[in-house]
Order: sequence, then C-alpha cells, then structure tokens
Amino acid sequence: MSAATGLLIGEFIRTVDRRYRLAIPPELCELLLATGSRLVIAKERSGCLSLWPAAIWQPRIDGAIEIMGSKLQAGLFAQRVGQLQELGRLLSTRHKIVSLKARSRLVVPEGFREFLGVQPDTELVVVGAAVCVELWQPAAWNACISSEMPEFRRRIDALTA
Amino acid sequence: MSAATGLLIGEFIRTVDRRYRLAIPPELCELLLATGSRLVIAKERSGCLSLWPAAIWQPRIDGAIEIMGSKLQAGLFAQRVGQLQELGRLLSTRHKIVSLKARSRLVVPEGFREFLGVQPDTELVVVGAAVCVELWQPAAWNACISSEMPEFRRRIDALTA
DNA sequence: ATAGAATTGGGCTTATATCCCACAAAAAAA
DNA sequence: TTTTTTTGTGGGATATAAGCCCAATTCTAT
Repeated sequence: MSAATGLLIGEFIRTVDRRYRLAIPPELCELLLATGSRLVIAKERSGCLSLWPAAIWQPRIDGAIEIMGSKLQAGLFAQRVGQLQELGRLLSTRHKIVSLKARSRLVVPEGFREFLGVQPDTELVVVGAAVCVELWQPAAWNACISSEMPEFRRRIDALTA
Repeated sequence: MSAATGLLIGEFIRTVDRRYRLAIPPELCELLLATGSRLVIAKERSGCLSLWPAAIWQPRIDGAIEIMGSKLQAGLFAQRVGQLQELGRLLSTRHKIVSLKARSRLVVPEGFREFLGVQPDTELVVVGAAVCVELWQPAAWNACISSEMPEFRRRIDALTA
C-alpha cells in the first residue's frame, strides 16, 4: 500500500514489553530499511520519538559536525569552543543511532524512555509520518490529534473504543 | 562510530561510588585520552562539571594568564590588583588536573563534589559535548536540555552559517 | 477451517556496571 | 615515633541489562 507511494503511512498500536522492546509493523519496516539497516532515533516534542533512515537524517547532522571539526582545526578556539560544547551537548542527547533486532523489534534506548514517557508493558502508537516513523505515547498522540486534526478525532475514538 | 568524527558524542547514565568514583564510558574515554592521559576537570555552571583533554583546556588558561599579565603591566595597580587577585583565585579553584584510574574511573575531587551537588551512591548523567565530557546532576541536566532544546535548530544554523 | 505470518513473551548466553572487600597511603591522634 | 583512623586505589564477585534465538498465541487471508 504505502510501498507504492514510497511514503511511510499508517497508524498502529503496539505494546512495549518489559524490556522496552517494540515491534515495528512490516509495512513501515520495509520502507524504513530500504536505504540501509542503520536508523536514527530522535527526540522530538516530549511524548514522541521519531525513527529515521540514517541516510535521511545523517546529512542534517553531518554538515554540522563537519563544520564543527573544521572550525576546531582552524583554531578559532576562544570564541567557538563554547558554541561547540553547547551544540555537541545537544547533539548527544537529541539522537542516537540504532538498529532493529530480531522480528524487526526496536529497543527504546535508555535516556529516551523518560522523554517518551513510556512504562514497561504499556501501549504506544506507531505512526508513519511520510519520511519517518513516530512513536507516540497515547495521551500525547491524542492531544496532538485533537489539536491539529479535530475532524479525525471521531475516527480514532471509534477505533480504540 | 562517533570516534570516526573525532567529536565526543553520546549520553550515558552512571552511578557514583561511595568514594566518589565514576566510570567513564569506553566510547568517550577513548577519545578523551587520545591526546594524552592528562585531563582537566572544571567547574562550569553549578550542577555540572566538565572534563577536558589538557591539550584543549590549556590555551584557555594561558589566555587568561596572559590577560592578567598585560593588565599588570598596564600600570593601574591600585585599582586592578583587587580584580586580578579575584581572577587568580577563581582560576585556582575553577579547574584541577586529574587522570583516570583503573577501569577508566574518575575520582571527583574534594571541592568539586559540592559544586556538582553529588552524593555518594547516586546517579549522574555523562554527556559528550564535542570538545569535552560533561558530568551533570540529573535534575540540572533536565533543566538544561528543556531550556536549550527549543533553540537547537537556530544554534545549528548559527554555527553552520 | 486451515495455513501462514505477525506479535509478543520467555529462556539462555554474554557483556558490563556496580557492589563489596582488601590493601596502600596519608593524615590525625596519642 | 607509634598507633589509629580516614581516604584513595585495585580487583574479584554479583547483579543487571543487552543480544540472540525459539515458542506460543493472535490475527489475516485464502
């Protein structure tokens, strides 16, 4: 279905097990891994994580990192070191490279669990967002939906009821 | 992986020993020691300490000392001496040369513990900040990222421009 | 209804962080 | 000085988590 368009589309409910493992639906999985097995998990707004093919995400940071490296070598220390430090700190916490394990399961890494606000043995909403896959805490997802797309509210309620 | 970039990147949770020892994650450790085993631990904002390769930190000290020297020569003794004294005092307590012990463990020195606000047998967040490694008290870390994260995109643009 | 696939739970193995104890060195007290 | 106490340091042992593979239940589609 979505494979035809080349866009990640669809909404699924999955449970996170005691070990913070989560099965990514095959439809999404296929497209996610189309460009390679390396993925990037990133913190978006709190209550939501996003999963990107590394090929798509990486250029966003590689550019920054490359420039950071060259600035370092150029010796612009005094003024730039502080900025590099700040940026590096944010890069560290914002994303992480991961890969899917057996049965195309993702383990939500330490440090991302609290941000997502997920407890073991609870449900998550897995949403295709065209270029990436998003993992939502149900409450946050509902809030997002009802604020951005009120007309879909009824459908979701009908589905989950 | 991050070693390829030559930048210290990554976020980890570690616990401090009863004797204020802390194991630095291997990924960070390797890069941190790349230019030598001498490290500098420094007080940044309260709730956070940073660990620098001495080779990178040293120019900062030299710069400050140079400024002190030139101000002294500039003559205005009476007024400046007080400020210089204060600056020198800050330089003294601000940083300390340390080295990693067995199993790449760092001992948080006396005088830095209160500043970091760490108790024995508690958790810290260890963060790669491109040019150094930072040790954060969890509460302070959360406050930091939630205040700086929204500006993240702007900062990248600023640096890459 | 049956077959196939998908989801999820669980066991086992391996790696590693951390707890705990032993020793060494330094400081304090006698 | 000698003794006692405190603090730093190293290394073994244990617990906890990660990774890997298989089993069982659920779901879908023929």
